[in-house]
Amino acid sequence: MTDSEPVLAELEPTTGERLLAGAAEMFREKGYAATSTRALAARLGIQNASLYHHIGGKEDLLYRLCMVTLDDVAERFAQVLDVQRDPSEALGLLATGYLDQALRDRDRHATMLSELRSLSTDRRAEVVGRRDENVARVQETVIAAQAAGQLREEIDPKYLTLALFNLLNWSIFWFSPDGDLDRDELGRILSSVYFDGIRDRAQDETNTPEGGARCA
Amino acid sequence: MTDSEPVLAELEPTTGERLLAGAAEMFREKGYAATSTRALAARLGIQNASLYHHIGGKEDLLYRLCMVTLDDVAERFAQVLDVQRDPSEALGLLATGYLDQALRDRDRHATMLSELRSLSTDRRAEVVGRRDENVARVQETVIAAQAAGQLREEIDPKYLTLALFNLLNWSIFWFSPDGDLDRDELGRILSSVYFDGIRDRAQDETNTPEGGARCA
DNA sequence: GTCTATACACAGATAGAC
DNA sequence: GTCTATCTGTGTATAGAC
Repeated sequence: MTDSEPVLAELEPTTGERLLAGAAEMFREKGYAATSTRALAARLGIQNASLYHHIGGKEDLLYRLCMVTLDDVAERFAQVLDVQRDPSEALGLLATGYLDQALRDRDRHATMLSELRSLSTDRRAEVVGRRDENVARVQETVIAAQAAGQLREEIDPKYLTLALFNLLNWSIFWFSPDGDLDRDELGRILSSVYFDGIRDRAQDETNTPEGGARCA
Repeated sequence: MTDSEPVLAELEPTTGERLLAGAAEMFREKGYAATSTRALAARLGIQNASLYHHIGGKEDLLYRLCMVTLDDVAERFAQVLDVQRDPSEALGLLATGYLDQALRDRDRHATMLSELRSLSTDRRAEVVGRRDENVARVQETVIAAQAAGQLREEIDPKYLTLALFNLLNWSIFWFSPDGDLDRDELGRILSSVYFDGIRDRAQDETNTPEGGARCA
């Protein structure tokens, strides 16, 4: 056993891991097609040819990136849904959990969302299938919350789900950790807009028996 | 005067116009970097070299595409804002107008939104500046609506505005005119979610004096 | 306004030494 | 696991005839 194979702790990322992280960063900045394998290799301090010891081809990087990213989301969703909860509470946790993870790993998530089209047909279908599984978990929760009388039923759950991903996904492209808003605050704002809308209902406070609690 | 220069009607698009439309379509499908000038020329039925009679370089296409798209939005916004209106009504019209236009011209809008990074620094700054002007029109309207007591004031207008563009922009990437939802229906759904949220408030109908009208 | 021919840079990928 | 050297295809763009 040598110290290049730590057993209990990964003290340093392997070249394979650094490669994937570097690819995510460059793919996000310049796009997949505009990122050359030479530039990617240079970023790791190795030669272009050395990359091919770790990957079969450039496309492998994009494919792996997409898959691990979607797996992470699936795992996060499972953690929320493994516990018996009120459906609308579960929906809120799915939303904030997804956003939290996506904003922590913006490079990978943005790449997954915008560079899918560069994958081969087969791999793209596989990735889209896995993404749709995650979306399905959310949609099932929306449906449960509608059945529980918690969400408006006159809108097709499919579109309530799409509206949520609209709200969350586009944030990944403009959010900056250096901005005046942190991940949690953005999650609270978007959840609040999603569930309650932006209309001011303050005037109802004086009219409803409970002091407007249901409308707030 | 020859019939190749119609005065009152453009019977056929010029090669320059076909070029811009073809570029938008291909940039959207494959991305700017992955679209070769040869493929673009082939799409118009001409040789690669012939393109350079119409443009100075490939990047010109992306730049022009972005600018005309943002100009169209600016014009649409101006039409809404030139009329004196209730601020929240104006906001609704800005939202549905923007979405309508973006979904009619998905190729150009999607390209503008996702391929900005491929522009040179100077041109990118110019495009971003023009985009920000459009966003500013919306944010001003949000602020006016807050001041009029129509929108929740505890959320920074900046984020109310971003939430709206989240909701609208991501739709451009998944909307299909062949789907079971048309542009207007999507506009109504997203506006409804944006203004009123997805929470069911039906139970208040039996409690509020006005029959729940304010909460519906 | 479109063509043929071509220049030249750079892409992804491989062979084989160390 | 990384290197040097290299193959081959394709990219954007230009020159100059028609």
